[in-house]
Amino acid sequence: MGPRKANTPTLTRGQIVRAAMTIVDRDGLEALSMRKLAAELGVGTMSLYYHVPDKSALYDLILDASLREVDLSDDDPDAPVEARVTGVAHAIRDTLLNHPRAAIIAMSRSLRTPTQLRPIEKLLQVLAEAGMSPAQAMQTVNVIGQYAVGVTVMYANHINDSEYRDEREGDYTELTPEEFPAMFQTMQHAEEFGDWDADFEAGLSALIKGLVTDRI
Amino acid sequence: MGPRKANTPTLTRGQIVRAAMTIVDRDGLEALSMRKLAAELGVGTMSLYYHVPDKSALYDLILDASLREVDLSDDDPDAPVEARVTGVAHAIRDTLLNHPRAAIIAMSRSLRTPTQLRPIEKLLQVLAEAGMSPAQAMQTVNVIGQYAVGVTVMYANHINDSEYRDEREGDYTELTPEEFPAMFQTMQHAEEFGDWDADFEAGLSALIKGLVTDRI
DNA sequence: CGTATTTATAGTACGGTGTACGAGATATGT
DNA sequence: ACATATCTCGTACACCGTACTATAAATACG
Repeated sequence: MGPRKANTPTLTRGQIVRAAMTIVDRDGLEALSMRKLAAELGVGTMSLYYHVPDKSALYDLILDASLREVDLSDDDPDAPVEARVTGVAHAIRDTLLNHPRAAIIAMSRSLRTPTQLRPIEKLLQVLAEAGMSPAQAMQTVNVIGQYAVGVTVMYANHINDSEYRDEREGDYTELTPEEFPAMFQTMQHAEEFGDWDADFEAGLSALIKGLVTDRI
Repeated sequence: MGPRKANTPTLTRGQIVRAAMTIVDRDGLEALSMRKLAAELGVGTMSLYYHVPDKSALYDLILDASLREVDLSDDDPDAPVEARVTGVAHAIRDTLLNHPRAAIIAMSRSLRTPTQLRPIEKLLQVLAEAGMSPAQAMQTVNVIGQYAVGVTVMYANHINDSEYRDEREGDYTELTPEEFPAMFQTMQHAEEFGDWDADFEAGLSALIKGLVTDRI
């Protein structure tokens, strides 16, 4: 095919990003290529480059689209600080887990766009309203934000990794009880844990207690 | 060139991994290719495949080599639990920051090899000696381990990202004070924070307080 | 000693990647 | 009408991981 139409953009940035997320959700992040993306849209590969400068920018757009889904609407300004902070942290986690294969993008680039920074702004507002000093508020937001993103991304990758590794061999352990006594001892209670959500919750409330409640 | 020698391995797994880490530390993880790695060693590309099954395995080996540097030696069995846990967490962080460009590997694959699991075993031992139940110990280890790795990797990537983005344009902010009042308010105290080490410390002690001290 | 086997290195080739460049077509402005 | 801006896309290049195969040197064995 040659040139087709012009000036009536049949192809938009939004469509490109949406198709990209479809591919990432379906086949994984490493399966996303400009060629496959163009094919998914029924369009020439190089047409994408009119709307997106390069693949790195595409990653940013995917992250942006993910974080745009963060739902901060059910925040109650009259609720206690702890509950409000918990709500934002959960919103971040839920959103990232909505697109687990894309979550890793949040780790490899620093947050820049308004959409990406909105949850942070929200946290700062909540802490400011609770009377926390700017320096302490910033530290609290950094720690809790990084905790929420970091731990959730590790969980998302754990899910992906498990799926992938289940269809391979399961020979991954050559651990000896002599070298790893505590692990073997602990593994006998394996039914009692492995709940990542509960673990996240436990860490989150410890952080909020130490960084928010104990600092007024 | 064709085949040269045999049975006197001039090329070893260790040399390959060492050269790979040299490249990663110098040029970044994305600059690591089998071809460049072979060139760095003055060797044919396909020779690498006799010692390493594929590139994914190479990543695992790099992670392994990184984590092998974790120094658990100055752990004092008579120190209070909190100090011992803090020590392990810091050892993990220091090691990851020793090879910041490689740190992201720790996020994308789950820990499997003995070397990778040794810090975890150490934490389990410390908590067991402190009388914590297996289920609670496992949760504590998960949370603190994921916190240490996740937050540190985000820091490492922030460093990389900053260096890279400084030589580009700095136009990255189009934030309006109307939309982001708390951020603008907070930014006026920018000198008082930005200390990632202090932030890490604050979060870590909050976690230890809530997950260890408060649970005996 | 001769010969078979194992160990190790490496060249070639295939199918994939991101994207620079430029050619072409359509719609819009004058 | 024509010039210009907008938009699409084919070709080509350099690079990637690695399957397959050929080759040589060291070793094992008769």
